[in-house]
Amino acid sequence: MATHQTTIIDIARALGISKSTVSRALTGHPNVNGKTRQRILDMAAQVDYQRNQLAISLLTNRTGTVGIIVPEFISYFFPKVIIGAQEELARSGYNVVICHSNESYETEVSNAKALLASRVDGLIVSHTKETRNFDHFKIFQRKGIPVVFFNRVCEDMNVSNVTVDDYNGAFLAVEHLIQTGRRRIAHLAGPDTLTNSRNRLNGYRDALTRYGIPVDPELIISYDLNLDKANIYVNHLLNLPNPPDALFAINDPTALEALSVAKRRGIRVPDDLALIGFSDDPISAVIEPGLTTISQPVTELGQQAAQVLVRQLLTKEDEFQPERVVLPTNLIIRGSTVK
Amino acid sequence: MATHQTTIIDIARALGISKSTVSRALTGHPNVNGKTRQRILDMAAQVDYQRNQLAISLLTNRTGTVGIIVPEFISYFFPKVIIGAQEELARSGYNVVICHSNESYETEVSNAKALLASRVDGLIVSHTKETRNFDHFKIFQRKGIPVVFFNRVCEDMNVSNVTVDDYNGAFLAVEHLIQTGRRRIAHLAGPDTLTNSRNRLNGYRDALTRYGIPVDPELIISYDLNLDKANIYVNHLLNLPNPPDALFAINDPTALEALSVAKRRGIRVPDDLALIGFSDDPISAVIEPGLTTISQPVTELGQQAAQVLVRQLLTKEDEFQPERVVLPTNLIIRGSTVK
DNA sequence: CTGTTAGCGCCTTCAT
DNA sequence: ATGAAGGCGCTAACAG
Repeated sequence: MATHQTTIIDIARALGISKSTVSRALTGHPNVNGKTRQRILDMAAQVDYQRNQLAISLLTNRTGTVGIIVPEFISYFFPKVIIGAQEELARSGYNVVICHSNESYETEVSNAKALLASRVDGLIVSHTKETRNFDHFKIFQRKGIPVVFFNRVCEDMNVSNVTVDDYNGAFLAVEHLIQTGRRRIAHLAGPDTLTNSRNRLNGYRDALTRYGIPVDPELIISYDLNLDKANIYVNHLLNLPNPPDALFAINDPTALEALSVAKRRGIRVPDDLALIGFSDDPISAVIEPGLTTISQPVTELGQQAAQVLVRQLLTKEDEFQPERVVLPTNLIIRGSTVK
Repeated sequence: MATHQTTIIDIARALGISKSTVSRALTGHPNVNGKTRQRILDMAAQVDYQRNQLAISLLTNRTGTVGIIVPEFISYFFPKVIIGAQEELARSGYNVVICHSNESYETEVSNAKALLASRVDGLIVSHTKETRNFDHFKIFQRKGIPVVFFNRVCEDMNVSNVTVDDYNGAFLAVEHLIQTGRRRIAHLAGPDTLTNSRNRLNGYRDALTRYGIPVDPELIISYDLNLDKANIYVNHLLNLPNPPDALFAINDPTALEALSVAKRRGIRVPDDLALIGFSDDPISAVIEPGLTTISQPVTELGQQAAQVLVRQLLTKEDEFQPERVVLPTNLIIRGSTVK
């Protein structure tokens, strides 16, 4: 169904002038006779002329497009980050191409290749939980295309990244549990491929240690974030001879799953089991009891990632200094930890 | 920070051969000597060669890219549609560029122009609630670029569209309310710029009429879907001298807002007021009481839109016949209508 | 103020 | 099996 689209040559021919003049009129170049310009603009409007961005990009070696790769966008988190980034990028005149890797390493690689082929000017990424090899992102670096990681970052690449303070968030969460009287605090952690999982785990450990509570490896379970399996691990914890009196989950969906298991087993929350999540999912505010959680400035995460990228886009390659932005996290107390 | 990217000319020069041969080797053309081909492929891998899609698209007048414009993507609905569409389009070798208009007519127009400039091969759209003028989409049609509307469609354009059966969904919802004993059934409707709002309103009216219940205009309120205002309308309805005993809301977020108002006012749901929504938002399943609602096959909506578009992409322009796909809706009964 | 020319990176005839 | 040449649509010198 491909058809010929009107070009500046068509307009030039129709008006009996050269395509240079048409180009100048259309781009607002001053050196064009007023009347000629008007004739050209009228004709362009009449035939629905739209500049061919492909040709311009090919010529200028700039697409004005930034790629964003996220592992998923069903949960409210990534869409909100994207919106923040997009607003900010639009302000600087950039378009956005969104790819979702669906938590698949292979898809992520193919996304990266496609963005490279379409010549994006920069890249914003949160990688999949399967990603251990970052070669597909290193190509961008080698070609001088700025890359900014957010949320899940790559520590052995010399690139900018924007995160929230996962360590402190986890620390606050566990501290809160301790201060409300819990002593056997379990942690249902994420995979150790993810920086944020590791940081949250460290925050959990340090909070316990800080308050003189021994870290019991039996109470720490790492899992792959496949929600179907969360209930297995929760049940396992609750079946221990000496079960936990509190659970800090890697994220809200996991905590909500735990809440549902507890309800099914007739375990009272927060009396018998206190629950705390991470991310402040919209559901956490409406469920009964409300889920205590750690909130993070989601939209700002996207904005900051975009700002860091734009700054880098304006920097000469030899002056590049990677930036590390860390945004604060907050404890939101609800009914799953206190009455 | 723009740098030179490796081209086939660089490879050709390095190997002392012509760029034609390099091009042939890279595209898998048979007429290339086996050894030469291998040398070329090795060199390409070594220098991270990535084909320049811009140049190819310019040459072939095909980008292999489809644009999707949605009014928002915070709610679970549009992301899920996009995922469905993307999977299906990927299967046919198309990439996707996602734009969100943020329910703003102006942004939508500018999105459409940008997609036109970047020469997408096709367009999938759900328009904003402000959109009354569809000229920016008609340009695509005139240029022979297929457009498929979904969810919110444009009735006076001769294009394909994919929707769910809003009319029947609304009918089922109201019928359910009637069959559970309600007689004063209010409808908090959406703006009449949206086809789905209008269809749901018609389903509501017809169900009442069908069961011999007079349609009371006092019980029908159209609003702009700005959730902050929903509670005003709900309160207004509940303050009527003869208040409703049931409310059918245009969508789940609106119904959930109504539920929260009812709770605040001490009105018992479902005893004093039955509530029913539309769309089966994830929150509706977890809230207390659960929200009765109309579910729709969201991912399939995206898949179908993509399939219709791909078919059209393969059709000659003079053989084009617009398709109208309507997917079924289902009543999901929860605690907000029955004990 | 306007036209001519070159070239961005690639594929595709047309020769050889 | 390979090379040379043309052109996709556009902008940017360079002439006039």
